[in-house]
Amino acid sequence: MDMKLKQQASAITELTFDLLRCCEAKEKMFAKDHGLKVAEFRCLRIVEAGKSYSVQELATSMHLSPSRLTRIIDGLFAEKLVDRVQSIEDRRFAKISLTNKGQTLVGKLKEEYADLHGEMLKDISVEDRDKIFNGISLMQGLVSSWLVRNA
Amino acid sequence: MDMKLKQQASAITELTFDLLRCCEAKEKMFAKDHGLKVAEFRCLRIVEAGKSYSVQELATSMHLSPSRLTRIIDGLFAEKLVDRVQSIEDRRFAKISLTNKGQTLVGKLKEEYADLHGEMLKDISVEDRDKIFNGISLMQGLVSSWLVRNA
DNA sequence: CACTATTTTTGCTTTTAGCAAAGAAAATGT
DNA sequence: ACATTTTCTTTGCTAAAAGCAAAAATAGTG
Repeated sequence: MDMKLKQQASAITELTFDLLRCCEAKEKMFAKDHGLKVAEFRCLRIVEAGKSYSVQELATSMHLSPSRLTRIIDGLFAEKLVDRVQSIEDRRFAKISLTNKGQTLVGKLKEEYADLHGEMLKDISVEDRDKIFNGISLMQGLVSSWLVRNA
Repeated sequence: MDMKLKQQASAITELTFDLLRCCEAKEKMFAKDHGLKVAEFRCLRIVEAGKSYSVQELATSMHLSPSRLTRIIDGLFAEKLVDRVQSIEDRRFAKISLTNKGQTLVGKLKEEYADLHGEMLKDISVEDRDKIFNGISLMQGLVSSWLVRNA
């Protein structure tokens, strides 16, 4: 009866793998179309307007090393999309936040990236969209907590 | 009424994005644990024992450039995991196939990668696993055909 | 047989990423 | 109070991932 699990796991492994490749291609296209490096797009996508973040926070949520983040931020800073100031409470910390220019861009980016997905989703039923949401949501939770346990 | 689509698209965009980051981390860990580069693992994962592939076929299904594939295959060839012979019918084509060593490794790889997912999935219900399968399957189809249209 | 098209490879460059050490600041122990 | 340790970020270096443009090799065509 454990057979069922094995079967389902195989099928999900395969599908997730394919989805991953497609989504990476999709991200790459989108970033390029907006004159951004993929890493920059990924980073911008997670910073919210008004909030500020430490390098570590960003590194953790992007699953990258702090040193990698320093470089990504260097790039965004050079394009005046983010500000980088030393925290006054604890001067070891950097406080990364969006500039006005950054906020405008991120707003547009999020909007258009959601539109792109809207385009993909527009021809299927509301129920199917919910199925996608539920399925991916479940999977995301599982992978995420698996990572926490095995890191 | 289009509001609903926009909302769902946003949610799915967000989730897919997070899932992607997690799955990339997962792949990286798995490849490293098996002494492979991520690109090598990804490539091995799609070649089936007994079949042979052109460079282009592999490049297309991995969403990479042919030149990139040449390099990945170089690596696998150096480790004697794949054979590379000129096609006799059309000598421009390469025929890439798994060696015995390659077949053994790929068998183990697929087994263990599915086990890893089995581990993640083992504590949820059969129904939830089906929800994951269905959701990801739908999404994969959408992204995949979107890519075909927009490339 | 010259020209064109296709498939793969090579050389070069860019992007992505991490590690280890250094630098800077805070916390802690004596 | 100050030496030691810890924490956060950056820097220097290296490796891996990936593409582009040109070359090489072969096939197809007028």
